[in-house]
Amino acid sequence: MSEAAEIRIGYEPATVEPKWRQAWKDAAIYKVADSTDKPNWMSLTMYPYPSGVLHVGHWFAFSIPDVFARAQRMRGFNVMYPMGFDAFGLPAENAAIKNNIHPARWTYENIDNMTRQFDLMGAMIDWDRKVATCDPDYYRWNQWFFLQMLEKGLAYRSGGMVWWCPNDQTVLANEQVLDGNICERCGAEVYKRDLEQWYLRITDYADELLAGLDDVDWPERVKTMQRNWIGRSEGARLNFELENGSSLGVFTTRPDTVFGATFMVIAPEHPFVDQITTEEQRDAVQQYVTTSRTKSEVERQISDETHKKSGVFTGAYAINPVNDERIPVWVADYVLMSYGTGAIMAVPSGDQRDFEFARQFDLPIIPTVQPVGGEPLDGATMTEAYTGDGIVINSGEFNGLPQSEALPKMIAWLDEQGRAKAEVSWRLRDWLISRQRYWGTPIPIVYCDTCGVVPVPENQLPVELPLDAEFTPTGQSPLVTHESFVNTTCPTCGGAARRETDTMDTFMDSSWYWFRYASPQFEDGPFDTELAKKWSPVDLYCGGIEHAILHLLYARFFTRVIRDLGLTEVSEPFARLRNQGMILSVDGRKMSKSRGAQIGPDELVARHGADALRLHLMFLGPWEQGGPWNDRGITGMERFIRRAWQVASELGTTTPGDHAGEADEAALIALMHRTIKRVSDDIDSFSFNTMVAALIEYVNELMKLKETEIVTSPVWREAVENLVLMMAPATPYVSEEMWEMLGKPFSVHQQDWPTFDPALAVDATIEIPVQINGKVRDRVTVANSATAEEQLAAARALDKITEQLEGKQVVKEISVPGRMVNFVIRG
RNA sequence: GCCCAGGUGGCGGAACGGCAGACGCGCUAGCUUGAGGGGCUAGUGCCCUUUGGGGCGUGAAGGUUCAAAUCCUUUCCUGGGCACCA
Repeated sequence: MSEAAEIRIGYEPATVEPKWRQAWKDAAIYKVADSTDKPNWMSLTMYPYPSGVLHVGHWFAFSIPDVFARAQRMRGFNVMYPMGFDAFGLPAENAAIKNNIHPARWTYENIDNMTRQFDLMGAMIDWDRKVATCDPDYYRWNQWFFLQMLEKGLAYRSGGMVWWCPNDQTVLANEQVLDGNICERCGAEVYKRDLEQWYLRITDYADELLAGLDDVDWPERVKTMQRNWIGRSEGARLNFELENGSSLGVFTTRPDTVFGATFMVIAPEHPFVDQITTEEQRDAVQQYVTTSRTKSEVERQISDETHKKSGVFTGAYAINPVNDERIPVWVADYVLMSYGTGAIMAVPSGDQRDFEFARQFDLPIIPTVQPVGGEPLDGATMTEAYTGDGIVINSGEFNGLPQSEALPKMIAWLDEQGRAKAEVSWRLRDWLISRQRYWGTPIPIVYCDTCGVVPVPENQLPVELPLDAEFTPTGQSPLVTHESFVNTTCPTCGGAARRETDTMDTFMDSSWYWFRYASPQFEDGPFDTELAKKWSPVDLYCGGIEHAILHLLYARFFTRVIRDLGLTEVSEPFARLRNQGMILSVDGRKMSKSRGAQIGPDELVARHGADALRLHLMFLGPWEQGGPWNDRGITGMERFIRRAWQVASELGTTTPGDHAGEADEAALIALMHRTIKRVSDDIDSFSFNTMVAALIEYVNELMKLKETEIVTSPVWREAVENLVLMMAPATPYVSEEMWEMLGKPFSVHQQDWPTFDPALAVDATIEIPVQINGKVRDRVTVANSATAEEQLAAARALDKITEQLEGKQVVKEISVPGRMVNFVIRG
C-alpha cells in the first residue's frame, strides 16, 4: 500500500506524539531569534529545582504558560519561553550523603531526565537557552554581582542574632522562617544564634521596592504580602533623657500621644540594659534577660489570656521631654530589638500592648485623646486603649485640637526643640546570604591575617566549588575541611590566607537568571546588555504563590542593583505576574515525595497522551486555584480529541460542492466567530478551563453538522481549519497531525491565530426568556436586532403569556433588548 | 485579633444584576457481532403532578431591585496571608 493511500484509522497518541516531537526538533521550530520583524514577547515560568522527575504539579505549572506562550506566538509575537534549572541547593547534598552520589552528578542527571520530560509535555522551549545555576559559567556571575555590591557598600559582613536551622545546619534569612520559628525548607524548628554573616543591603531600596508595586500588573494579594513584609511606618524618632545622663531614642508612629507616655520599655537585648539597671534591680533584670533568651521567638510573641506580658523594672528613670515627668524604664520582651530602636515610649492610653502592660504592673494611664461624643476617658477605669480619632486632652497647649491636626503640629513643635524628627521605619531587614552549605556559590572572599577581609579579584573568578569534596553524615559543609580549597594565598599581599567557606543563598541564583536567557553563553559579563534589553521586562511571569515574598522581592531588589550598575534600564523585572494554584495529591494534601504521593506524568502520557493530559490539567478548574489531583475526567479529554480528529479526518473525503442553505451557513459562521472570540478572550483572562469548554462545545456542534449538507460548503472547511488552529496551543501534537490531514503546510504552530468579527459572532435570531413577576413563564425567539418594543410585542403574542395576563393589570413592563422581557402584574 | 480569597448537583466546575448548574466526569435507559478503559442516542438539582404544568433551590438570616448565586448588612464555615512592628 502506498503512503498516499494510507488510511488514518484513528487517533493514537503513541504514534502521533513522538513523530511530531522529532519533526519539531528537526525543523527547530522553537528556536528563538534575538529579534525578528515581530515584537519580542517573553514568557517566563519560575524555573524548577532539578529534584529528579516532573510530577503533574509541574505539568500544571509549566504546560499552561506554554499554552499562553504558543497563543502569543500565533498572535504575531516573537515569543521566548525559556527554561532552566535552579540547580544549587540542599536536596543534592542530602542525596550525596544518603546515596553516596556526588551532588553534581545527581543534579546533572536529574536535569537530563527533566529536560526529556519537558519535551514529552510538548513545551515550546528553546533548549539552546537553557541555564543551570550550578554551572561555573553561571555562578561566577553571582560572585561578580557580589563583588560589585561589596564595592558599592551593598554587601557587608556583620555579627548579630541570626536564625539557625539545626537540621539543615545553616543560617536562614528572615524571609525563610515561617510561623515565627519554622524552617521554610525542611520544617524544622529554628533558633537564633549570634554569628558573623554576609548581608545584602536590600533595605537601601525599601522605599523603591514599595513604590514599584504600584507599577506592575501583579495579583493584589502578592502586592499586599510584599507591602506587609516591607512594612513602612511613618512616625517620629524621639529622644528621652535618662537620669544617668544618656539619651534613649525611641521610634513611635504616634508622637502626638507623648504627653501620655508614663513609662518606657527596652528590649532585653538592648545595649542599655546593663548600664542603666540599678544595683537593687540588677538580679531581677539579669534573671529576666536570661529567661527571655531561652524563650523561643514564638513563645515571646504569644499574647493571650494564658500568656500575660512580662517585664522587670530597671530602677532607672527617664524624663518625658514634653512635661518633665519622671517615668520608669522597664525591660520587657514584648519590645523587639529588631524593630525601630529596640526601645519604646509606652503610652498605655493609646496602645493596647502598653495598656496591658500598665494594668499588669500598675503603671499610670493618662488619656490624651478623647473620643468625640463619648464618655470622658479616665485612666483609672479604662478597659482598653483608645486608638481612634478624637480631641486632644492632657497635652498642654495642644488641648482641644482634633487628633489629626495635632499630630503634624506636635511633630513640628518637638522638632523645633530638637527633641524629635519625623522618621520612617521599616520592617524589612537586610538579606542574610551566607549559608554553611557545600552545594552553592562560594562567596568570593579570602581572610588574610595581614590584610583582613579581602575580596577575590574579578579576574580570578570563578572561585570554583571543588568537586572532590567528602560528604559525611555530620551535616557540616565539606568545604570547611577541604584543605586545598580553604588554604589559599592572599590576593593583596600574597601571604597565606583562608577562603570563606560559606556559600550563597540559592535565592541569589534566581534573582537574575532570566536576564541570562537572552545570552546564556555570554562570557564578558552576566549577560549581553543589548540582547537583554530586547527581552526586558519579562512580559509574563508565572509561578507559585509561595514565592510571593522570597524570590520575587529579592529579584526586584537585584534588578534595581543591576540597573544601578548600568546593565538594564528596567526597575521592575516582571511586568505581569500570574500565580497558579497548587495541585494537591488525591487526599487533598501537598504532593510530597516522601509520602510517595507524587503523581508522575509518564504513565499518564503513555496511557492517554500528552495532549489529553494537558487538556485535563487546563480543564480541572481555574488555574489560579489549583486543587486535589484526580484523573477522572481525563477520558473526557480523550473523547474530545477523538471527535475533533474525526471532524478533521473526514474533511478530506468531502468535496466542495453546492452550498447548503444560506441560513445554515450563517449559523455556522456565527458559531465559528463566537467560538474564536470565546477562546481568545479566555486565554487572555487565563481562564483555560472555560477555553477548553468552548472548544468542546464547538466540536460537539461540528459533529452534529458533519452529517448535513453543509460539509460541501467552503464555510465548513474554514470552520474546521479554525478548530485546528484554536486547538494548537492546547494540544500541540494532535493539532499538528490534524493540520497535516487538512493538507496544510507544516507547521500549525507557525500559523496566525484566527480572528473574529464581533458583528458575525451573533446569531440572526435569539431566544429570550419572558417573565411574569420575575418568574420565567415562556421563551420567545426574536431577531437579534429586535427593539424593546418589538420584544414586548412578540412576548404578548405568546399564547401562554396572553392567558396569564388575561384580566390582570400590567403595572410595569421591562424589556432589555437581547436579554429578556418581564411583565409586572397585579391582581 | 486584622486583611484577603472562597462556600453552587454525586464530583470538578460554569454563569458574576436578566433562562442557575455551561462543559466534563459519573450514573440510568436504549441502540451498536469488533466483550473495550469502544461508539452513538436520550435522560440526570430536589419535591409535587395523570398529562399541561407547578413549587422549592447557589452555607444561614435579613435587605435593595421589575429581576440577586451575583449588590448591601449581619452571621457561620473553609483556605491563605499578617499578627506584641511601637
